[in-house]
Amino acid sequence: MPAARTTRSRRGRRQLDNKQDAILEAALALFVERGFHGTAVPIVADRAGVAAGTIYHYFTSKEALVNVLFRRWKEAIAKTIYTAFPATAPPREQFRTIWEQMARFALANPEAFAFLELHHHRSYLDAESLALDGGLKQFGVGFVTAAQAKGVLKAMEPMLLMELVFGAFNGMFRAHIEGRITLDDAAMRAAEAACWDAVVAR
Amino acid sequence: MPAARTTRSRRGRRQLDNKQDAILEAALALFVERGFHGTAVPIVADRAGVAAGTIYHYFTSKEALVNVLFRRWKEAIAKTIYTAFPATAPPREQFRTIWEQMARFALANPEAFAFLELHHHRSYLDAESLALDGGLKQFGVGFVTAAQAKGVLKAMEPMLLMELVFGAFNGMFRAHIEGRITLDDAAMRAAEAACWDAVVAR
Amino acid sequence: MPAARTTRSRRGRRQLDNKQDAILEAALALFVERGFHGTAVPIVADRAGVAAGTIYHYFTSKEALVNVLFRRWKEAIAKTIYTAFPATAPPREQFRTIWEQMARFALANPEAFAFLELHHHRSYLDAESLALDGGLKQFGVGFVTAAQAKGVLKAMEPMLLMELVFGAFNGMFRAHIEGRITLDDAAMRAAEAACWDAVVAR
Amino acid sequence: MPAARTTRSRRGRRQLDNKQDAILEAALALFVERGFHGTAVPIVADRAGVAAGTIYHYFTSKEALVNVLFRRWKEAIAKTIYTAFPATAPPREQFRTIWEQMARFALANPEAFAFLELHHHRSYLDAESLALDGGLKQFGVGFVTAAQAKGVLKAMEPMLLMELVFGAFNGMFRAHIEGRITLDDAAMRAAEAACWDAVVAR
DNA sequence: CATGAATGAGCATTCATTCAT
DNA sequence: CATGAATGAATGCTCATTCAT
Repeated sequence: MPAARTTRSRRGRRQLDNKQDAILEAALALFVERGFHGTAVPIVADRAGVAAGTIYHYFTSKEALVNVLFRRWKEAIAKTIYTAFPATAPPREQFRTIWEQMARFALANPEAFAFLELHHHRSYLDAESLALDGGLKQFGVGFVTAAQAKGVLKAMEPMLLMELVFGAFNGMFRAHIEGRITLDDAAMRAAEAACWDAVVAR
Repeated sequence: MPAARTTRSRRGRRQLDNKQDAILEAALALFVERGFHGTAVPIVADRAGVAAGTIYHYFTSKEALVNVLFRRWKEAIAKTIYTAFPATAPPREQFRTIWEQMARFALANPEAFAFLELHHHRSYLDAESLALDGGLKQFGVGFVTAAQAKGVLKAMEPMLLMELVFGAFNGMFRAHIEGRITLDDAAMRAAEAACWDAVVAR
Repeated sequence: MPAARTTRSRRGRRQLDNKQDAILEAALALFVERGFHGTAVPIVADRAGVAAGTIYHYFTSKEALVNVLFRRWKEAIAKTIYTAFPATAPPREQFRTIWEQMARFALANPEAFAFLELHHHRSYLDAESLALDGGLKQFGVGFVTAAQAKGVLKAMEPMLLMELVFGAFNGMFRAHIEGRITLDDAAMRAAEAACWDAVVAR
Repeated sequence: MPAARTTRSRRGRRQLDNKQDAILEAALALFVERGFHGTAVPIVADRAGVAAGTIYHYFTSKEALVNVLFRRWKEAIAKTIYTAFPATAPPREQFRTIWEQMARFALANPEAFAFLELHHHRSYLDAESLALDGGLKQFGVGFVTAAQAKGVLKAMEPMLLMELVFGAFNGMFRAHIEGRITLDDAAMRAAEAACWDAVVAR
């Protein structure tokens, strides 16, 4: 997870990184609340406790800022999932692991998850950022395809199967942060089981 | 579905309504593409083929416009589902009907569906609009609760179960409009069946 | 000379054109005083008696504004000279006519002349504007070349001869607007005679 | 000519002076290219190879910098002309000498000459700098007046005569640096002769 | 001396909204 | 009704200048 990347080479350096992180944190919260276009740069600066001009020391533009933000967190969630993935375990356990890692990440970084998955980024993300997104989906498709080959999952278009599960997770999480449901362990396990039922071959 | 609501009282009236509809159509397309805050009123006017000032004859503000838009379409999808709901049929058929109606609506009005379900509206929708949203969710929860009472659906928090299915549908539809999958009849039926598996008690 | 180009098709139109002209006039005065980069758009708006945003109804950018300004006046001075040029008269009279027309123009529109000739435009004029400049110089070179062919003018590089005279005129005019000399008729005639002596073959 | 004024008291000193000179050189080039207001201090620092803050060790402000620059070069050209002036020679030779010194200076330091003579400084030069300018003009007027007293030059307003010649020189030089003419020895001599013809009594 | 991160006022420009026509 | 010119506050961004290191 992208925590404050403090370089300790000098005392001055630490402050620099803290400022960059403060900007990223403020931007994340505001973009989730009001969207990219609805968030003015001076307000980000205010919330970050820096001057407006300072943002342009760290990011060449508002667009560059949102792209850095997106990449940092997309890489973080990807790393979380890739690292924990039990490559040799049976599909049932692999599925559960992916679900649990996503849940862990989303609960630990609700704003980041909401920003990454619940927003429409098309109008300001650059090609590199959008490519990152595709990489994670490919991983999901890869898992589905392998499990289908073993006859464990339903024989459907793998991308569709993956999107159904991912969509269900997003729906659940959105309901959670909007206060319509409470995501305790039991609920999370039940939701995971339901989603497994959706994809498993019967 | 909100087609051109032409009033025929006078010749002039008809044009007025057409203009209002042109504005709503243009706004819908642009809000989906670039978001509410990312869309300038004069650009909406341009796309609608009217003068910027004309928009303020029909809507008191940009916010009023987006709220009217939201309500029109939210009411339309609600009506579609309520009307077609087979109140006395078994849950399996009720579920399938809801799914099919949503699919029919989403495929017929992809921009409207994307606008309603795939965007973050919190920062500009008023209380009345947000309440409408809740109404539809209540309907879904009502269906789930009734089917659970018959022992047909899993005994989970009904709101959670509903959000999982609705999230899966959204994920599927988003993948469709973003070109990652093709939603033909077979795919749609398979997706519906998978989601039923997710919710049915075993 | 670019006076207020009022269109009289409707009463409203006239005001529109006056506003554009007010902006151009204000910009001219300020660009002469403080240069292009030293002049803020809101100050132009202030001096023109319009809102800052209004400038962008008439000009797509500050650069577009300065280019329109340059072209209008460059065309005006060119027209003044071309129109009055006595094509069949002897070189001596042609020379005097050009000089007098420039003097008349410069005294009638001192700010415009100062803007056109006494400023460094390279960093903000576009290709079309720069081309206009070249056209007028070509005319001067044409005159010199023809007069040289008759043996009336010194047999020097025509462009150089032209630039000497034009530079002398500029020096004289700059001294005038900076208050170092007084340009009455006698002074103007004496200066013209001196410049003729500079170019005439002896 | 203001070459690097290195003080050799200590090793450190020399670097300091080099830095000041580097800043002045960079500023000169940039002011000529884009004007004073069009040139940002950090860009001057960049081109000089120093940090932005360093400029403020040597100059109290951007305005101070441009005034130092102006004075250095104005003094340099004045010294060039004063020193070489043959006080007891006939006016014809004096005139040629002034012309040749200016040409030598302008060709050796084209950016400096362009900066001094081809720019509008009114909005940022202080009184002292502007006074320097007047001094050189006084020298020119003095030469003209003396030569007129001998009956060698035309009996015109001396300042006007001087401005014509100086303007012609500027026009020639500007055409040279803008690539419209080539200033070889022959051209320079021809231009000088033409200007003498302009001022000499006939 | 020298740095360059930081500042915040100021800049060019946009945009929701108004209103005379 | 409809227009679109006009507004001016607000936006994204720049830049002269300062100051802790």
